[in-house]
Amino acid sequence: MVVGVLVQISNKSVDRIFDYVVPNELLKDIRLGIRVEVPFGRQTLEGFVLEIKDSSNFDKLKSIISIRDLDIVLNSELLELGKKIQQQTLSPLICCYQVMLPKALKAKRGRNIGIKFDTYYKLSSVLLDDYKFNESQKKIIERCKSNGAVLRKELMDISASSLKTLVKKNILVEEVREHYRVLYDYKQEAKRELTSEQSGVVKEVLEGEFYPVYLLYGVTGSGKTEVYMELIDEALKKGKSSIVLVPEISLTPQMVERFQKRFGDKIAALHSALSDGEKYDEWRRIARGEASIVIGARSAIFAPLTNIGIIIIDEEHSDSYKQNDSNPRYNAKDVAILRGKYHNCSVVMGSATPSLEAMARAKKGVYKLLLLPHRVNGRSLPDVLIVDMNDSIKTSKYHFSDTLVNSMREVLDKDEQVILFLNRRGYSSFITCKNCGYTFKCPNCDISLTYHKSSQTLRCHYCGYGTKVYNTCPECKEKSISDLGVGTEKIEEELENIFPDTRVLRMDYDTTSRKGMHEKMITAFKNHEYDILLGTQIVAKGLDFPNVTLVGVINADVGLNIPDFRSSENTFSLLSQVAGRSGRSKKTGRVVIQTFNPDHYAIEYTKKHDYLGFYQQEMMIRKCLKYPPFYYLCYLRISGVNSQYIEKEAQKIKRALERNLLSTIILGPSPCTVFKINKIYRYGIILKYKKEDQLMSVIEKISNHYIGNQQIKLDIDFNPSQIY
DNA sequence: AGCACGCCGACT
DNA sequence: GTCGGCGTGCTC
Repeated sequence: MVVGVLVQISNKSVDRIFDYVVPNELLKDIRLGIRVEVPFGRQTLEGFVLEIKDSSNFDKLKSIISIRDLDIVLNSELLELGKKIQQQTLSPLICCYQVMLPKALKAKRGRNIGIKFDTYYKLSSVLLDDYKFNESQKKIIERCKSNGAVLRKELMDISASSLKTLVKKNILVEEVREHYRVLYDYKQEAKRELTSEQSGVVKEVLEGEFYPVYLLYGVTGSGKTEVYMELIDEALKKGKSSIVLVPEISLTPQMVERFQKRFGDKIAALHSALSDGEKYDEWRRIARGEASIVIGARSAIFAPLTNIGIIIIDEEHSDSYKQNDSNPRYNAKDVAILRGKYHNCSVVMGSATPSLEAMARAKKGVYKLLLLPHRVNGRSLPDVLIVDMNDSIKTSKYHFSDTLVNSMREVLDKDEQVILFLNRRGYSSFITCKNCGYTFKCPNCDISLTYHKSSQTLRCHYCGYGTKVYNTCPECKEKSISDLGVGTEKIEEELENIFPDTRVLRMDYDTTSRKGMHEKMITAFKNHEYDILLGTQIVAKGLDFPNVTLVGVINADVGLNIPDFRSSENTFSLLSQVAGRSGRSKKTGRVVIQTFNPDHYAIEYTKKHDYLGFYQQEMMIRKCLKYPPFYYLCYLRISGVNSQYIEKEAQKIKRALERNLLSTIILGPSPCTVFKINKIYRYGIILKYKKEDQLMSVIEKISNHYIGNQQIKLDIDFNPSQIY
């Protein structure tokens, strides 16, 4: 027998199948989709078995060394899915498989993560009447009788020799089981009654004409999650499984808890907060069919479920569903549609501010549009007040306008709570010389260094380069270095001055990165141990605090200023999300947005809660500028150490594209936003196209041309979520 | 990705 | 004459 193996090296030059002989003693355990250990040149590697056949065209075959898995890790659906993702992304095939698996199961060099085992004891079928037992032996037997199987740890209080004797006499049998690190403790909760709007939507999906994709457009607080749960419940009743994707940032313990309360231990959660071992445990529960509802971020779309009945994608507009930093540069929404097709089930994507792409498809009838236009509590959306900061900046020494301060005072006096949102998207606090404008930049990466007040250092967000803060400007030698950027620390300081007796909770990456902190903080704020919650993106999503009646946005513009064609869309959607945090219970809410661009349409439509108005205006702009959803984009990034060589090759690539792609608009090559990262120079080429049959094959040809070339790296990103 | 093979500069 | 630079090519 011969097997075709794909080895774990993620390099195009070896990204193909290598054949190996299977020694007789391993024959019985060979399956498609398991990992095997193989000799490869002078090294030993792990790889996936992708083919099983009788013979090979290659005549100097080596043998497989060992088999790593007794159970299949990549089932036939996932094996096929990987090939499709390879075709769609032009990523190495091995990357497409590695991304599907928890770290513990990725093919790798070196040792595997040790799988933990637990020893259990249970009674054998030997008749007990024939024996006389001492006290501790009786205790052991009693416990085994009542529990079926007992963990060795739970018998620690009883003498070990009694245990041994019982095993020796064959009264107890030892059983070794794989250890599950994740233990759930939850209270089951009855489902909430659906509103007529919600049940209408559920009915449409279940009983209406079948659509592969539904777009659920529901305002903030309209109860989309209840709809999801109802659909999952229906799938469950039919004996089918479900996947729920949420953006990483909203995959909080509360979120998971909400599903656990409804569905108990049928839930498997794939947090980033889990350890590798815990993730592996969850994955195993799914693979064994012990958990049939998977909730997780992007990569949870690859959960090894069989018989999927529904796939939910919450916050559909979120760019976190696109992997853009490494291969495969896939979008979980596309993968969801592929899996939906395989399982013959629907994908339901929900959002309060759907992406333009999704809404455009819904309007064309490609997706079925579902609406939840009202909040569950019957309240209208909060009043939004726009404050022009152009006036305030001259008079106030703080980042707070009088309007915001007064609104806060009003709310705090009533003993209600405030959320303050600081936009930091594509932005960091940096240090500048007031005299000459000098900014500290990273010597490797060409971007401004970020100021970390607590450690008095400047750090590069890309490569981690760090340096101490100087008071003297290296350029003009004046002692006029100061921080101009606004960070949460700075705002917190100002709050202490403006509201001295108010309890402020700061939530950002620094304060929540420790495990469990995020949850603790949210509980503390909910319990009103604090009056003001100050934070970044983290406070924008999904949180539900009944006592919050004011949301303040300190700097709405930051997102507008970044050079990205989606900056308006992202700003509108973010501000709408933030605004939705206010007035979620009986009390009416209010939102104050501070901005230097009060007339910008993204801000104006946020004020009016007018998604469709924004959609129409933004669509017009996209059409004029030939951007998605009117055109598809593909971004090619050419990088290397030698900037002249890279630029020359980038020009060559452009010319090759121009020769072969006649209906594609080709922009560039131009230096990337961050031209230099870690001493590597980067150029980008942007392709805009509607229909271009040769696109894939032409790009693939160009990419193959550079295989083995150490001087140059070519990254390909279809439908990029950001261009940088 | 590794690792070997191979062909040109400054050293015992 | 040789040690070693890293360009090129191969791995079932």
